[in-house]
Amino acid sequence: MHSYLQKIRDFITNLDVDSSKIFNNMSPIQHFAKGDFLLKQDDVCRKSYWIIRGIARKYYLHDGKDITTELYFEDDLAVSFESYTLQKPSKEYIQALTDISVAVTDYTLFQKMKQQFPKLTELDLMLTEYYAIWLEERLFEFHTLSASERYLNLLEKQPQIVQFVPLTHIASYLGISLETLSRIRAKI
Amino acid sequence: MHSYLQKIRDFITNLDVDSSKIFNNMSPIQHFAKGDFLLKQDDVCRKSYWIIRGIARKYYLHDGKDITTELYFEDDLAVSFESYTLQKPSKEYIQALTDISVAVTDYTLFQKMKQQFPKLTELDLMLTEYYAIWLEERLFEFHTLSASERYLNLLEKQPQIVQFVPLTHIASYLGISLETLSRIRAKI
DNA sequence: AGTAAAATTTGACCTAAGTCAAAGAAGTTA
DNA sequence: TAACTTCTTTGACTTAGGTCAAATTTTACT
Repeated sequence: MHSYLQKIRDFITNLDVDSSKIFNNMSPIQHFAKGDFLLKQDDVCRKSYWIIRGIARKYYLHDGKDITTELYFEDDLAVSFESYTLQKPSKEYIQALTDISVAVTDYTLFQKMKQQFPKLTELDLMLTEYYAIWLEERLFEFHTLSASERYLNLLEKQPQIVQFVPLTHIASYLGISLETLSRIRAKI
Repeated sequence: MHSYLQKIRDFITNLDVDSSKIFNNMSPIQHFAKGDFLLKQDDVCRKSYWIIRGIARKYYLHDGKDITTELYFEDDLAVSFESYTLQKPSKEYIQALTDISVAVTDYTLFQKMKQQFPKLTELDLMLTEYYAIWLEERLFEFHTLSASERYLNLLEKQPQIVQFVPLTHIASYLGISLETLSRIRAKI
């Protein structure tokens, strides 16, 4: 889940004292090694992970292929959205691509805290809104851009992905075969 | 925005008296004739439209082609999400495909009401969550299904679309050319 | 009913991107 | 530094789905 960072920071900064205190104590830091799974398919996603350092990805398996649905960098919120929201088994895996540090928020605890501190519900709404807008953008790209346009667009918007993530994952993230992506890169 | 209807109905049914009263008085009914625009590109989407009767669609223009992004039936919530949420000019049009009746909720009024009745923020969150889940599903379909699989999937999940909406719109909604869609249908 | 307009189908051809297979590069580990 | 493993590139070939153009069919309007 990608954040419109500044607006979210502002919102958090402006929380009342109580909400703010709660918010800061709710999410202990945890570390994962490269390759570790934060979530596996069929498990219920009971935590959200705010990436503090390192890279992770979310993906699912379809006909033996693995398809990357999201790439996480610093300040992104890693979560299998449907599983987390409906507390049902996840279709997706979340895996650390490097050693990572994350702030972990428990679903149930957050639900309770939202009841006590309504400002947190507003924060939740805000995060969800930005995620939906990001999804709309992804759909727009699939509808209107060719394979190489999608790659160029990614290169422009999130050069860090191209710099640090293996091409296989970038290819499936863009809905392109690895070979085609390689050829696209060769031409630039 | 498609609703997981029952959960939303339940939620509204269980609102406290004050929230419920507000909710019911907030959205006057309005009528549009076939072909009318509920929203045009570049206008800010200041209203959300709960479809009471009839059919509408949301679309944008790209390189002269029109691409349908959503089809609305009874109980769907028609809104250009990014424009509504950020109150910025819309990339999309919303148009009545038949004569329609809608319950119209004003953005600014709803924002105010949410401050007074926090339950409404929870409702807003719930609607946004379901919209995000629906968007994830759409992305999944584009990633994993072929053109004819997408059509068959639509036929199964939302037969009313195929029954009542012109094929041109269905084609662009599925990311298929009109001709290819016609051939897919011929083969079934 | 008769005509225009819109929607859908069909045909011929084209092309972006996929698949399969093999060769090179680049990292990792002993 | 050799030997794996993983990642990326290149080549040869295939194919799903696009485009353009011309029928049909259906719908809407006088």
